[in-house]
Amino acid sequence: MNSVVAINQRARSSEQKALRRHAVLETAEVYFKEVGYEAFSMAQLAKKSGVAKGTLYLYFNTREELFLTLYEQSLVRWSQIFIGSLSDTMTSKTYAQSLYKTTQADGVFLPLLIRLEHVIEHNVAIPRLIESKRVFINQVEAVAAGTSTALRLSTAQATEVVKTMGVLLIGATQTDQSPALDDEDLPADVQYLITSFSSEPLFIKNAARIIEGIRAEDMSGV
Amino acid sequence: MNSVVAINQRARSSEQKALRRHAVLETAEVYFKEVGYEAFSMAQLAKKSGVAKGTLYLYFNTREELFLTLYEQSLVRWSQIFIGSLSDTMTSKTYAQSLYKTTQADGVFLPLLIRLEHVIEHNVAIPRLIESKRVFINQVEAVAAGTSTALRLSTAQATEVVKTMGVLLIGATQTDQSPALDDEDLPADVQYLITSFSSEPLFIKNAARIIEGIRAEDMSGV
DNA sequence: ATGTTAAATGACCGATGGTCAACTATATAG
DNA sequence: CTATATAGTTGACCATCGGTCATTTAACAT
Repeated sequence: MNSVVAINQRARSSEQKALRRHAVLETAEVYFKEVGYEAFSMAQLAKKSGVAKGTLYLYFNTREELFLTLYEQSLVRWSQIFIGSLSDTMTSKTYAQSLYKTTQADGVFLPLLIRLEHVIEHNVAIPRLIESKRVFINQVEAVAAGTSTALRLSTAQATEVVKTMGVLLIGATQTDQSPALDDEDLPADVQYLITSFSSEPLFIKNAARIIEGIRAEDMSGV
Repeated sequence: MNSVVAINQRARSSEQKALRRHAVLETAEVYFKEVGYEAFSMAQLAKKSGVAKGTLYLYFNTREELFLTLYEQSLVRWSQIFIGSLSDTMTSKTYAQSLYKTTQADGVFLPLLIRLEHVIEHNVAIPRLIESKRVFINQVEAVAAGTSTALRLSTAQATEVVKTMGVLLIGATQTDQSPALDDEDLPADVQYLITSFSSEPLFIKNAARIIEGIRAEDMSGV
């Protein structure tokens, strides 16, 4: 009788099942970091997890629900780190820099975020989707609260900042082409194009513009 | 001897081949509008085009190269329409509205744009990719020229506006969840979340903020 | 020991993008 | 007009994918 819940060959108690589910998710996260979204196969994950493919589907209804779960975890993880990074004497720029840096630091958050709509759209049960949206709402509220303090904005303004930062981050990340083309020798004009779409300056400059825009706006007019 | 190039059972001349390629692309575009990206299958396209699947691969190396070609076409088509819609007395807001409306009007441009990096990343030959980037550069320049006149900005400023609009458009489109969830009855909180991420106001408000930010910036500092 | 329950399995399914030896429509040569 | 050469076209075929489900069997209760 261990007080620690051990994982038997068969997980019977809900504790053991949660443990096994968690183990699969950990394996999946490592595997995802290795190969990315497109090359991620359920058969391979099963092999790496030491279970049969069918077993994966006892714990996740579809491949997409598994990704959605990974995304949720990374969202919560990130928002805690980001909120922790905020101080009450930040400029738009330092705020944007911290936001950018913390999202980049997580190996799965951004790749899943930019694929989120495609992932969810086609293969997640509605109740699971609703649950996920609620997690999202909570995280947005938490981040908005921190933002309100850090940037000295009203709650409504801070909420708008957070949502808009999300949109901008997705756009900037999506457009950033550097990782895909790595060390290929490209002609100078194309190389310049890619550089000019580098996500870091793109995000930070425009984040600052938007935050200043929101700050300057007369709140009575919105 | 027709002066018009007819399509035989076999396309021998390069003219005939171009014609057949074009016919396949037209079919593909209609088909894409019907079923979207994920459900688009090469076997179905072959059937609808009246050729064998293998024939498709004589004209396009991969599914992704076909999509890339469709994207290029839609980009050129859109930029012409958008430039035509510009006048020399526009505000940031009317500019953003026209940009939004013209991109939405095209049935394939945005869906392909937001998937572009994923599409290109994994399955397009490098030379084809370079070619595509050059088309992109040209279109950006053309739109920037029109933007410079319409918004009375320097060329550098106009170019920055255009690139940034692209990023914002991708982010806003990606985040817009209304099409996916249609008429499902969702709880009020989730429904509100989705509404608050509606791409049209999100894009237009932030586009204006960014344009005004760029306009206000001291150009010597950049 | 025995019976009961349900977790785990992996052969199997339909569908996908992509390939290629075989076929044959077409242009050219004799 | 026929024979030959060329090359565009074909569809059976392949590996792999996400997902299913009848069967097996580990783990518990009695």
